[in-house]
Amino acid sequence: MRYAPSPTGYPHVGNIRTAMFNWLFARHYGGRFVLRIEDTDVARTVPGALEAILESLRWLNLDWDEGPEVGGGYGPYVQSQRLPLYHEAAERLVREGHAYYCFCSPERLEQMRAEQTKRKEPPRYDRLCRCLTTDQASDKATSGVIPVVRFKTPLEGLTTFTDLIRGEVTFDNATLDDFVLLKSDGYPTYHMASIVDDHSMLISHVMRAEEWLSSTPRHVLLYRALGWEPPQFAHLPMILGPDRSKLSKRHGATSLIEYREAGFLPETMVNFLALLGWSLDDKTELLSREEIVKSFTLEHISKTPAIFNREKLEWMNGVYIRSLKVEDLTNRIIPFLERDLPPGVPRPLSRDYVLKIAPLIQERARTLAEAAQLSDFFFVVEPHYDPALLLSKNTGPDDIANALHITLERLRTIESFDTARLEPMLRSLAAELGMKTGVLFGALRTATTGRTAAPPLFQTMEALGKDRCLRRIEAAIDLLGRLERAK
RNA sequence: GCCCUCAUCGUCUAGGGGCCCAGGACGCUGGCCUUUCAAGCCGGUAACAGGGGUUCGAAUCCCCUUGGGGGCACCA
Repeated sequence: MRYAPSPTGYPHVGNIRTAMFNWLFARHYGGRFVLRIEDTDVARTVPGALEAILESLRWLNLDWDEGPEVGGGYGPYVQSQRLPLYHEAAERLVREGHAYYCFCSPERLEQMRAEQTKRKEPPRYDRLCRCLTTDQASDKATSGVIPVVRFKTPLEGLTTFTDLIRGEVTFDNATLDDFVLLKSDGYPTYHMASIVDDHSMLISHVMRAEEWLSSTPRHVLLYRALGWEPPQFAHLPMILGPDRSKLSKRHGATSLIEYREAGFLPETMVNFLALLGWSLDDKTELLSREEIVKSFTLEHISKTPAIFNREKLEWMNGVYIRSLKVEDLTNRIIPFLERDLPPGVPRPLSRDYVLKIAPLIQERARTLAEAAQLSDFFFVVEPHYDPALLLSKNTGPDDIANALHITLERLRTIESFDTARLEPMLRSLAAELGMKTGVLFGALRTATTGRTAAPPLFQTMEALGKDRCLRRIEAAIDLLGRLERAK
């Protein structure tokens, strides 16, 4: 198996899903997973893209047996370092009558296509140079035009191959044109390079996205012309954006690394991506990487394109976050908190403190990136909030202030400031004051956290600690007083 | 325009002739639990694109239509 990305951009979830399916297939059957870099488009190569590819694979722990950084017996694994191989194959094809030099200028080709389109004909090369004699060709060559090498596609006949997912697929050769093998800059096209490399790297199965299905007959023809046995092909359904079109930047977060930044766990991504185009049975949603490897086969791959469903991804990530050990969650959350908490919060954060807070947000966070927003009141000196939030229906500021005052005094006397002590104490206090627990607890929640929706009150207070709580309650009473005077 | 391909709830999917007046999950939604928010539990909503065949019997097989997707570069 191989994953053969081109460093022309950051790999998106579809690219990585393809990589992962190849990896899964290799691991399931005990095969080898090869990583090959297809950098034959010099103009479109993006700096940093290669690193992003490796980083994406590493993040999901998709290790490659051969390829950049690890080597292997069939390298080099970067196409720009294999140019002689492609030239050799191309020259052989020309020599044996399967390919020819084409001297047509890009301008001519463009004009030709424009006219074809205007006549509602399929745009394709008109084969002008196909019939050039050797003499004519060398004449042109000496005149300084650098030719490309084109494949001499059979004019008639059918090309049939078996796709492991779709079954037999047939193309009429008459609908294919004479595609370019070698570009004038000396680099091969994808068609040429991938065939030469897949053959020489002993690739047995080519699993790639469906967008390649229509160029597969060209590949089959090329294999035949070179006298090589083609690999097995399997074309994966595409992953589409919410508008049902090919995934692109327009669809928001698409590059895999963006999901890491957004606080998704790698185990979530592996599980979720596996389910995009593959399924185990009629009910299993949550699978570990080991379980996926164990049961991954082609039979369960679907043929229909899938739309990336972010809501379900978030749900799944929440499930994985909740399954984490507190220590693990703490370690994973700290970088996000340090990134996202207000600038005023001193770094580095205390790991012990985060350790106390982590369990309180574990049930509530769907992504690690939500951690800061769910817990910022634990870190800021004083939370700022609308004093009206301290109030409840049918209870005036005076009553709340009074209740908070009494609470404050009781809390001062408490020796161990923990949930076990706080809960019974505050419950009986509410009864004593003749207040509904919801009213008292609500006011205390707002006072201590600055918000109406927060983790369970007593645990929150325990984590905050006595000093912080007392100070915040005092501030709340103060706020209520000012609210009264403003009236 | 031409070629290829696909077609089950809004989305991801199970289903490969009777087990399906179609199952699971996300979402949405009703209830329970509850100091808020979550989480959890119980329930509900919602689909076989349409039309012809084949068959005792079709979501499942065949054909057509429609619709979606992809391709048609000196990009991969």
